[in-house]
Amino acid sequence: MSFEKEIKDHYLNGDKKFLRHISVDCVIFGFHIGELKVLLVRARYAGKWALPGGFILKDEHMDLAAKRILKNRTGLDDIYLQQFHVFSDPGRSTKKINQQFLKNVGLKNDKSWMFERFITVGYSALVDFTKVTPVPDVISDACDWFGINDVPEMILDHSQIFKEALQNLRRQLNFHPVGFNLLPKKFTMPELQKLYETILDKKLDRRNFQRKILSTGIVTRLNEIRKDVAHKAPYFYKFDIRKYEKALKAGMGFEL
Amino acid sequence: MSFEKEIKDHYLNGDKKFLRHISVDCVIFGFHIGELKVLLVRARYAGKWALPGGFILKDEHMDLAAKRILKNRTGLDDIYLQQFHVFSDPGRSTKKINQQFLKNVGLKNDKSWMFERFITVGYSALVDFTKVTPVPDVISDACDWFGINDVPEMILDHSQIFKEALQNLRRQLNFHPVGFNLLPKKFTMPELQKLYETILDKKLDRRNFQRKILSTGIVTRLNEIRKDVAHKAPYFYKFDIRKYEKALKAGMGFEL
DNA sequence: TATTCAATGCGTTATTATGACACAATGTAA
DNA sequence: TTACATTGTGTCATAATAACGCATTGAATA
Repeated sequence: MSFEKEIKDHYLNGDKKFLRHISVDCVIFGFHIGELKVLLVRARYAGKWALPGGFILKDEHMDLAAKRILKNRTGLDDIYLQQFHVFSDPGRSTKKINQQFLKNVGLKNDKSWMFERFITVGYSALVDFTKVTPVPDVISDACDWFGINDVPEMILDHSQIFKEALQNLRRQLNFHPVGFNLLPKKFTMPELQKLYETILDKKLDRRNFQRKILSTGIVTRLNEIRKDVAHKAPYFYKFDIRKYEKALKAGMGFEL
Repeated sequence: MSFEKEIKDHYLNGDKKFLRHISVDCVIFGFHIGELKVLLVRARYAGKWALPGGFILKDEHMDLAAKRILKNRTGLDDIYLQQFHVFSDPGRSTKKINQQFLKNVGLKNDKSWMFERFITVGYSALVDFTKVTPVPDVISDACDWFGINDVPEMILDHSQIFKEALQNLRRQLNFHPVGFNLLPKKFTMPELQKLYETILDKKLDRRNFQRKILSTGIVTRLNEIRKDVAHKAPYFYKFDIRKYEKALKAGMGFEL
């Protein structure tokens, strides 16, 4: 099917495949060279950037829909992914944004299911930046990373969704070691610290940080040091998922 | 409109008023005589208990829908209310459960929007038990409190929704003083402790508890003691919402 | 080749938070 | 009057945290 046909079909008949009124939007975080980034797509119809999103198949679990979208954008399969908030402002509709675009594609009908109000579920994903190959979706002409302090204007309420995802990530970091999902399998202590500092947006004491992380027991030091670095070479560590799960059960965070 | 007509109309034409495929279910917590309780309704069509729920008007914010449902069930207006999770199992449908009921009401059409798959957003509410007058909704013949260790069998996945709400409440209790929403304006320290013990399901040390609560500064002692009690009379306290919000901003819970 | 220097590994100390427990005060009931 | 359950207040040992020192490493520089 040609691009135009595909689009047209989506607008006219998409509601036979997908649930109406409900969408999923993903805030995909990555970490690269000391910077926290988010993956965005540029929506053709708006010429603006947006969170990668999609719809839920009529017989599909929402979590799977999110997973599918992520797989398509990043190529990654086994991803840390969770819903964090539902956005349901009655004004959520791309009708106005869409119309010029549809004319361009040769579609005049403005009674598409796509123009109706949408409630969207925000999903937050943490991925290993180095393993991602950004791929735009059908209605986008670009897919790229942006530093979290450098996100462009976005369609609809996507800026707010992103903001909430970031807040959510910060909250979680204190109690769940979610940060590890953002790093490669092997990482150094300074890298891990930089990640924490970036997410929390504050400086941490190097020595206290190391002590705290090690005391949780969720990282194991490898008999290997980073070679290609100037100055003293740091050790590699790996995330010990079994100890992590044990710690989770015992209840990380403090108890009254 | 008669009851039968009202029901029939809801099944046949409800989708003109409400969004399809999306519902809201509320887990309403109350606290009474040292016991944590949840408010349930008994669905006529199933003869089983269920969480109070409802649908979202075509032009209504989801939070308002939840608020509306709560107002209708409890009579309360200003309520601590928040979404906690979306449940989207593709099998979520009351079709089978509904059918006998509809025959009874004289409705044969089984192509109702009500039979389609529903994604539901779970809302958690904390209310002052003493101020609630439970009111059943149209399709329910009862509305009552149940101890959280004593909930009956429920329709669909409502047991799971309830379970997640309880877990969520426990998690939150450590970092946000949500518990205060479950108590009357004036309360004693032993009452507050009992509430915490009930929610967390464990004993706490009386003296350490008091110290910790007071150290947060979110409660103020009143110059008043409980009179109608045997043995030593405890002081009354009140929740200081301004100090609470200040504490929240400063970030309750621990920082890395 | 020796020196500099940024970054890392490892450690110390003061302060604060927490958990476990003691004892006096209150007011009803025996 | 006494016993008793319950509350208010305090102490102490221990653990967790924050702040900081110093030696080590190894490429870059003199």
